[in-house]
Amino acid sequence: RIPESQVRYTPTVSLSNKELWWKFYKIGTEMIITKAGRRMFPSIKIDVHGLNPDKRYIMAVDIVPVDNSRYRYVYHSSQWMAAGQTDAEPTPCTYIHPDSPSKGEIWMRQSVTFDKLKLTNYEMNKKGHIVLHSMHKYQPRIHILECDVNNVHDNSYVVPHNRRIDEISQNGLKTFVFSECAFTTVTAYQNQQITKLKIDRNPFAKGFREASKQWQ
Amino acid sequence: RIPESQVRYTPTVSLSNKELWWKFYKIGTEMIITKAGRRMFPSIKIDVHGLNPDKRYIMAVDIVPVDNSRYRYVYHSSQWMAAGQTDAEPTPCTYIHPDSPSKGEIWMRQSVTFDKLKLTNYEMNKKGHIVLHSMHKYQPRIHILECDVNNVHDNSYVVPHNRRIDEISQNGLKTFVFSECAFTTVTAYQNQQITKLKIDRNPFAKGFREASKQWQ
DNA sequence: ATGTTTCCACCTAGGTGAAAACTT
DNA sequence: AAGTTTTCACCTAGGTGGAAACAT
Repeated sequence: RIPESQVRYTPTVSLSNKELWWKFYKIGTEMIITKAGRRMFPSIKIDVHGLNPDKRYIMAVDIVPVDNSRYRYVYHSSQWMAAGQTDAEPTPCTYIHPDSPSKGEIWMRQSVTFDKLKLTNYEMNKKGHIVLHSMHKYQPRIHILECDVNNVHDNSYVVPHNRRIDEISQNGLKTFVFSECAFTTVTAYQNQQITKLKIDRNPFAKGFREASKQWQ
Repeated sequence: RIPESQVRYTPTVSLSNKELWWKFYKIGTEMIITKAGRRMFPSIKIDVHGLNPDKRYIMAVDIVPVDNSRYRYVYHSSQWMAAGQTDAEPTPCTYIHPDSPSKGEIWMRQSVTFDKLKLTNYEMNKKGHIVLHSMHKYQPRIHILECDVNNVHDNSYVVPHNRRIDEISQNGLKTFVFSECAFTTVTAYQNQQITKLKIDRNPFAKGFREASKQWQ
């Protein structure tokens, strides 16, 4: 057995619902944003390995702009096209997984789901939702932050909500990006194939029962 | 300002929904226990003061037999009567509040509700429900357990579920008992006044809307 | 007889897309 | 014309007491 001090832990992350994300990505994923806040579908669900079972970690997700463009959906070609520079300033917010901080053992025991994360276009929102701008392309990122002993006794949430997590610290921080999770924000769906896929796969969307019958 | 080492913290607990409990207690509180597990109504809701804001605590509830009697409900006198010695052995279990462990600051910020606690008569239950025997009188107890630094890095749940919390440690443990929370276990309500009060006050019980109209 | 289990209609609570109303 | 907000019927998920079936 290797002495504890010589063990090297290398966190790795895989996307549990990768296939589902990919189905959406091929069409061009759209996420509805509302004033009240709307969940993402699919939600980000990951399998984590390589953590120190006894060490405490914070899991977080933030969502960054892919570029400086504004987008519009062109119906006759069924695709999203860049349509000029954006004048919207990025509003960096980080969603901390509510189980944070927890020990590596806990995070690795089963998939970690960020299904409580909500998107909004309401700039003044006070509910911890992630503020985005409509008609823009975004890329979610997953962050694993080591919680050292000092932090444990300080504050449960080490990272302020209103700053990008990667601006805080590079020590003990690992970031993972899955490009199939990129999406365009909308206030109403543009591509009807996206609407259909959402209805087929999201249990909360009406029509689920009828659609699911076909699979059985 | 008094030096940290000289500050004495004395935890105190008051029952937030004392009036509601008292209404039930006057009639003779009954709690339904089922195989699947049933919530208590009212649930235990407390306000906590006098904790060290920076220290971590575990909040727990256990439910102990009031006596060795079996009870039966006498309809013509509308009251519970002792009916011989019980042959049921007590099955000590402790419900740990899911936010445990948290810092004193968190516990004191707002009322602490044990509404996820469930009662069962199913001895083999694996879901962390509290196992009780039907037709017996019980007394809930609230425990506040200090979490020292060693425990924080050990296990989130310091106290095993299958042992009484007061058998573990008397150091840094305070126990609070509110006699108005005592109740009799049943598998079906005996006293119709209890049924009525439950329907009137529990939003999940049918008839709530009709009853509540009268208050407006 | 008396107590327990199962099933169910009726609730709360909250996540969906569609359509209508609204804004610019 | 294009995008946003509001409202709502329709879902999931799960907490109630009641009635009937079951057990002892």
